[in-house]
Amino acid sequence: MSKRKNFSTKRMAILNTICSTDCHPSAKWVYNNLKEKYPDLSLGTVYRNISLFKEEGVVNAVANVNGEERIDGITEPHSHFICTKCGSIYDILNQELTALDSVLTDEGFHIESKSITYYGKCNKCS
Amino acid sequence: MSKRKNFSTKRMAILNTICSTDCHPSAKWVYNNLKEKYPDLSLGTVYRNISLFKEEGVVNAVANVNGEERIDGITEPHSHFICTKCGSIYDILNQELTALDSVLTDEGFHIESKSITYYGKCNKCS
DNA sequence: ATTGTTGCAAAAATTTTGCATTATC
DNA sequence: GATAATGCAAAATTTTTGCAACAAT
Repeated sequence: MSKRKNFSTKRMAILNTICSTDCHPSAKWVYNNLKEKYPDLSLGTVYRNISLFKEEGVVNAVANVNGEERIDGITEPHSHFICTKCGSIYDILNQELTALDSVLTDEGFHIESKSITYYGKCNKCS
Repeated sequence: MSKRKNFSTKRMAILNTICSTDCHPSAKWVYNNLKEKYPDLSLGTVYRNISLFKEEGVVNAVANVNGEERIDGITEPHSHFICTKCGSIYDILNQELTALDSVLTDEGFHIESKSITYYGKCNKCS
């Protein structure tokens, strides 16, 4: 426990912001969201910390929507629905297991994660 | 038939390059690949045409790997395996139908496409 | 002191765009 | 000649990085 890692105020605030929203934010969204509370926050710091979180596996990239990478603070396996009109990303919590998973493993692919993403129009947009 | 669309030499060459490789290329890859044959080809033209192909639905974006969007000339539904080490994208042709699809439809999501992507290490990298 | 973290600005890198030119019908 | 497509370079974006300053033990 001698390592003092991941406990800077801003780092915690960034992680907390990501984990307490279900909007699957971009780096810029996190930055804008925290800018009021931390006026001297820099976008570079947000990017640096998101990179770190991804390495640690506490957040995951969901998809690139309109040129921006969107991230998810939920690490349990689940699926997503991305609206092609408004860009909203919805969590689909029923992740199904399929026979394909074991077929791939048998063929020598070493699966680290599986992502099921639906694209279409959400309730509000269709 | 009075419309003369999609029949410029370079446009055809770009589409042909995308459709005749299974590497799921980036725009830059397509550009580099055609540069020998068309020394005056410009990267902007490749981007412009890929945008067009995506709108027309003749190619699809697969994923953003290391900052580059990778595209697929196969439009039939299928899945992908992306190697987190070498960045190779493999086609997984066994697309399974699941109960989740109809559940989402019932809930008011209008599904346009479904993408199953596995991430992990491929045979060569593990 | 030493190591981690940040702000700031510059740099990289990808993608888009404006406009004059070229190609195609 | 009219419209479509392109080359080129500039611009717009997103993301990364170098470095000096600051924070925490």
